[in-house]
Amino acid sequence: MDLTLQQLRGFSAVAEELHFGRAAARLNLTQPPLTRQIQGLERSLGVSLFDRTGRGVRLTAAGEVFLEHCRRVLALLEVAPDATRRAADGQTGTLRIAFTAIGAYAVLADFLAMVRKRTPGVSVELTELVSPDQLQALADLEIDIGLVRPPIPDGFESLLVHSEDLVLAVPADHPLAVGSGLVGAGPVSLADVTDDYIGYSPEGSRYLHDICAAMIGMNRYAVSQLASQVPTMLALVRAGLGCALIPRSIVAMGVQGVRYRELDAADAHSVTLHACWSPDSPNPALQRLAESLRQTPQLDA
Amino acid sequence: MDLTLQQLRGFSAVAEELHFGRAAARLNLTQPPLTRQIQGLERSLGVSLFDRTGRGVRLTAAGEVFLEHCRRVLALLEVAPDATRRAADGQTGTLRIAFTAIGAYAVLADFLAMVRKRTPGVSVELTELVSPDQLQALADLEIDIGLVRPPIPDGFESLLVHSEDLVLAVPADHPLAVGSGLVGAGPVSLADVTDDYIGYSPEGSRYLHDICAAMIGMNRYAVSQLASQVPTMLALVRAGLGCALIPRSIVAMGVQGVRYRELDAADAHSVTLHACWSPDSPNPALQRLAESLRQTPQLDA
DNA sequence: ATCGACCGATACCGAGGGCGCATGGATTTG
DNA sequence: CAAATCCATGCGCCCTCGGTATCGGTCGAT
Repeated sequence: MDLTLQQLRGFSAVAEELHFGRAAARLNLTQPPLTRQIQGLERSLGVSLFDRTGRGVRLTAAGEVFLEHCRRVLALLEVAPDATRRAADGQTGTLRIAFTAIGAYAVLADFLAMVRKRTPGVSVELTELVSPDQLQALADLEIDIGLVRPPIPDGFESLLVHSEDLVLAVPADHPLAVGSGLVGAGPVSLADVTDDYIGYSPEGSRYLHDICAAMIGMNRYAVSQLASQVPTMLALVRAGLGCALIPRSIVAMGVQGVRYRELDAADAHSVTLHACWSPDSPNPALQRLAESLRQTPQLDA
Repeated sequence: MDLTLQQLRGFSAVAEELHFGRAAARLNLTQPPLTRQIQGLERSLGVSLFDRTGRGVRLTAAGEVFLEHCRRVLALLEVAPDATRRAADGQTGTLRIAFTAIGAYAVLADFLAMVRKRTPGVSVELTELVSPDQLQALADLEIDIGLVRPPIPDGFESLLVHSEDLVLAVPADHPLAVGSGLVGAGPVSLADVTDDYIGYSPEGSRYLHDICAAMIGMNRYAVSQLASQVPTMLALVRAGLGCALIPRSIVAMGVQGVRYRELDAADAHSVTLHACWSPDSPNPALQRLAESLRQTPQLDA
């Protein structure tokens, strides 16, 4: 025979009232079943919990100890349902968010602030992954939200998080590296660029690869090197292996030995970053955030 | 409808096995009632704890949270019976021990060491009380053990803890204060003492009062002052109001301005200190100690 | 000392709940 | 497409638990 919650509640009531009748009334019960509960409890434990002194009862030392345990158990049981319901509502829990190295510089801080504001009480776990890996992880339910570049495959919901144009990165000793500041004087036309380009890898960064290829023309693109990580590309630019088209937010990295120029309006092209998630994720915290975003998709809301 | 321990155990088993059949087998149950337990639990909480994916089950986020609470509750419930039984056996608990100011100097440390050795795991609370108050507190169940001087009233068990003889305390400038050290050269006879005596109060220290009165003779005793606390008596001796008969262990207090002399074998008298307790105390820790003392009453055993 | 009030323990009975057995429905596998 | 696997459901039985009535003991008042 093992313990029952009814026994614990009954014992706790009797221990507090020191009176079977009043305790029974508090439990919406009559006295006899309560007596039997306590008797059964004492039989299970092999211990007397009360001294029956004819007139009222008194806790034994063992009863005092058991009462302590009782209170702890009942207190835990008191909060467990609410905690569970909050978890089911997404009011508590964890959001696993992945981001790209590029995205981290421009938008991660603002995005996390928005998440905290919309889902307070939810904690965040961060992972850095390239876009294709993020989509795979989303499908495998290993992450909840990815900060990815297009295209967004079917079956995912997404939100435009950031849009910026591309700028031309050139070595600091390049003829186009003129003007004050990191971004030099005035826009340049791509037609004026005679150097090789550092291209994006069509596997790791298909989106930027395709856009740049379209902007420059396949014949002149990627003749020098292919890289998928922006820091790598900047290192190649700095080494004089060519120039590159880089999202503007990367300028803030302040990499030594690299200067930038804006592009003509005719050549300018913007690239976007999207928060992406699976609409049928089992994570209630994600569901809650998604619902909030569906109602007010503004990032600063 | 509220939670049941069976539901918690059932949920915990299913959450660990992720399989109703195996979980049911582990619980010595068939699968249908287990399914109903989980259903009832989910209905009580208003929350889905498992995703039934046709092939096996998976915990929801709410299920993860509830499982944490479950484990804590079940772990508490696991240890509660043992802890309670240990308390009932007196292997844990508290002994409330009272002592007199006099007794504290000579024997309290050794006595507490003996208690710790015989009842490890039991904590001790200390109170200083004069002997009559100790006996009252014992009767009122406010303390468990008193370190008192005789007589021990009927209805109490006791153990001789300490025995020592009385020495004569005289002012430092007294004719009898000769010899090196706190206790001067050789024994003296009470017949050689012509001074007044500081006497013990017959209310606060009846035992010492009676013994001293018998030693000296009522006519010469207590003509100067009455005191019940030994430190007070030593202060009076130092002030030159008389001499006093003091338990030898008090010499170790090293009170300034007081010297001591041993008494003739004919006059010597020993006083005792006893640990005293009520044999029908409800404190199992005391019962355990008492049983241990009944078997081996030696203090150093 | 005796009666009455109070309190916990016990006996008995009836209703509800939980278990097992048998089976259904859904999904996956060969 | 058939078999296997797994969870859900319907049903009948038994056990358990709660309520009523009563007993036994202690304490307090007269």
